[in-house]
Amino acid sequence: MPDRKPRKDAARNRAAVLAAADTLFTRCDSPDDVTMADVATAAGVGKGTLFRAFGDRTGLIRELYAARLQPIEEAVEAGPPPLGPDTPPRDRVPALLDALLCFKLDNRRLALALEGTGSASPYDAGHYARWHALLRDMLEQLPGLPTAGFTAHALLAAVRADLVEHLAGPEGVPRDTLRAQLAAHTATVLGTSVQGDPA
Amino acid sequence: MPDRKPRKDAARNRAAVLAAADTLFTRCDSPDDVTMADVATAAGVGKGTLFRAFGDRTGLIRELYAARLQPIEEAVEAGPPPLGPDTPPRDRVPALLDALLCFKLDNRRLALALEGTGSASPYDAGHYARWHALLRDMLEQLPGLPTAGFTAHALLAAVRADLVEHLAGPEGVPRDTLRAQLAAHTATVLGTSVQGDPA
DNA sequence: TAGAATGCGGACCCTGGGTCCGCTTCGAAA
DNA sequence: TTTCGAAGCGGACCCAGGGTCCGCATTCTA
Repeated sequence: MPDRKPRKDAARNRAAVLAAADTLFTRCDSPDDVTMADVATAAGVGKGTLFRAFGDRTGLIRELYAARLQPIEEAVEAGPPPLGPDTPPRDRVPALLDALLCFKLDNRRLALALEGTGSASPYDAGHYARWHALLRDMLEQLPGLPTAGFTAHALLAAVRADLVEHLAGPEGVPRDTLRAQLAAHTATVLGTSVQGDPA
Repeated sequence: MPDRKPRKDAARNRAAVLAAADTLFTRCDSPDDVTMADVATAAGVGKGTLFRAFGDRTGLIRELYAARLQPIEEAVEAGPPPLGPDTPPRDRVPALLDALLCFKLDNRRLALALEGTGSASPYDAGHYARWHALLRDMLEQLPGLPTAGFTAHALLAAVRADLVEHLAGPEGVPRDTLRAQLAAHTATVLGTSVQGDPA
């Protein structure tokens, strides 16, 4: 067991930084006008502390993102239908995508910060691999879907933060419209669509 | 007619910069280890010249991208089938997506540079709007596809530069496999798929 | 309560995009 | 061909922001 328990002040500072950063990212217009110095100041902490705790900017953002994502991950892992594991893929796939869409809508700036953070591609983040694997496995259980792996990527691409931002922001598409459109698209891909219904 | 013809040296320098930048972006590992200073040096030109000619980094990249994209745009606008306008949507949609995929494969670094360039979202670039409008119009002519606008976004998202990079690079998916998978996915979305065929 | 280990913080460094301005080059008119 | 204003040049310079460093403070352990 390598790492020992952290000092009390370290834990407190870590929490303070997380809280401050969360607020700043929520309130800002664009994720990159919240600087590391801003976060440090808002948390009442020095830059050194901040970097010691999170390594670099990406590390901080990942941590925030992971914290926000946790409820969904739990719901998927062990929650009730339609997200939980006891759901047939035909229902669970759309539920998962809808959940991800809502997540991006509720955490626009943060998701944008993570996915657009300079050079680090969103595909390197651990959670992407997890969502993709889960989705692929579900798709494989569905009949008539070749290339489940690619399809999973394609579906996830449809809920990427900057696309969502583009639609929900400038284009002004309302939340429920967007959800309906995604649902329709998902249904089309899964072959479960009925006929022209959503907005 | 506002702008007059540029001076000869200006034109020459502009071309030199374009050429140098093109080479650098092609040769580099990651688009953001080619700096503006690098480009200037490689072109045998001062930074001032470079910024005068292109405004900023994004401007330069856009220009490069546009130049590379031109053949495809022409082929789509007035070329022979299956890309040209005299093609039924059922065939033209897959052709367009395939062309875009190949383009990203052939211009990985450049596309990456454009789509991931700091804060500017790829959805603000003019060509995105054009592709989207074209694709939407074609999809609308197809039966049984509600929400053509969203579907168009989703299909374009499936050929985004960083996804393509992720698949073609680290994952090592070969070019033709990727094309086949995209074709299969497109067919699924269009409702023209036959049954499990590609790799 | 002493000592060591851990953590703190903000001055500092460095990279890279973007600006500025005195000098050069161009090209149109004389 | 000479001339002269304008257009363009280039690299020194500026600045923001991410990341580091190290002397000092705090916390844990014996």
